Amino acid sequence: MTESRPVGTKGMPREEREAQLVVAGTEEFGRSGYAGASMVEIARRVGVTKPLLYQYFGSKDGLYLACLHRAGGRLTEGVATTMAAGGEPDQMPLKVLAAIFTTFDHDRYAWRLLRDPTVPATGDIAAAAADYRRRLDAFAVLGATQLLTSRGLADPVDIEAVAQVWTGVVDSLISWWIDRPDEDAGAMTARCARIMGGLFGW
Amino acid sequence: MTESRPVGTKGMPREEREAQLVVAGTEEFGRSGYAGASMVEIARRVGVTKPLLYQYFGSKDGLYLACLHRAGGRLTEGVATTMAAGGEPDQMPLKVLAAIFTTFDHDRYAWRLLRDPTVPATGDIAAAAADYRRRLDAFAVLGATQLLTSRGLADPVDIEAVAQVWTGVVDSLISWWIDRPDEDAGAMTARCARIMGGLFGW
DNA sequence: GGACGGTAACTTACCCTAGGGTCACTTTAC
DNA sequence: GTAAAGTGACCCTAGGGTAAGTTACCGTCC
Repeated sequence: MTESRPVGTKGMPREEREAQLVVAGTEEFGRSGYAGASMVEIARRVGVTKPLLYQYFGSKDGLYLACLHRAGGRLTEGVATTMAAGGEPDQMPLKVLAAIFTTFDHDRYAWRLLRDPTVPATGDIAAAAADYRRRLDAFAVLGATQLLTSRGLADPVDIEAVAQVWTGVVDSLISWWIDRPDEDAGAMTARCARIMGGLFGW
Repeated sequence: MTESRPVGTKGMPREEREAQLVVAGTEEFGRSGYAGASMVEIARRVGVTKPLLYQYFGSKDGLYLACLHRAGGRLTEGVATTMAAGGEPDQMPLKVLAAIFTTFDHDRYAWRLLRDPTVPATGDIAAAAADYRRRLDAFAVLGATQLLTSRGLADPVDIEAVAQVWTGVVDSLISWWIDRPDEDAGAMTARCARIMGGLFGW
């Protein structure tokens, strides 16, 4: 570290502890949803108590937002980079999947935070999640447009539907992956390549 | 009715009220998840109060189970009928979709009850939902097996993955449909047929 | 080098509300 | 007048959130 140690006293520096809590929170929120997750359980996972969690993040919403921003930021960044590189329309899905699998190999629940149906319908969380979804959807719509127009389909409502189904496909692939911790990002990508090649000739 | 009117007094016969409550419960549970849904809100939707709901269903779990059994029963029955009819492997997905859209045109949230991540991980609900999922997965695996083997893919793990992705596709189609109440079952089926034809040549 | 503040890290013990669940009671159609 | 349909008012717990104090590491002053 180039920075002189900020200070520090007991236990572990705040920054490090916050990172642990965000990881634990992401897993709990991803597994049980915002409504189902318990703050004391998240603290317990890390080996601290609830008040520390509140001191650092202020509220359940604050913690969720921290988890959401980390997940959403990494996700949109990874997808943007991949999409910017360009390529054949029917190669993009696999490239995006590969990027997602690589980015989230050790953080598989993160994806779910953007699509958690149990967050309160109004408020900061819903707004932030909707914003990340909107950005991802824009990429999905772009990819779907390229793919469908290359096949002679131009109905914009069809395109929206395909874009949304695509995000659902990612969702279920990640759920499947969560249940198979031994499958790493490379194996997952290879599997998807094999299946898409066989099923669609892509 | 062949039965003489059971009796009946004030308001509405129990059977009818229960049906209303199951419909309202399905929508609330589907929208907010088990953890996020509120019993008083479900009662309010129907225009009665919470104690009546408890008198009829005993508990939140009891109501959820009633909703789940109705949804799961109709779903497995519809899919079983469609699958039993047989056909070309690459025609089955569309046939199954058509059956699901027709069955749940006026009950679009029902599907979500089988895959609600906020139900407690152990207990009657989780067991019942897992059982319905298992039955549906069996159909999905059957369809995926036929489809993949017809393409020269035989890896059983690939088949499982495809089967799970398929359920995810249904999930996201239904989510998309929920947001577009004006699209009826026929239009939805036609859209899926057009897209699958264009994208995959099916 | 050891006493001593100072401060961040952390905890115990508590409050408070939302919401699941219940009891005793009232209404109304037969 | 009986019994099902329905309600107002309540209890209780889980869990979000907080106040006040305690612990341990650091620098520093003699």
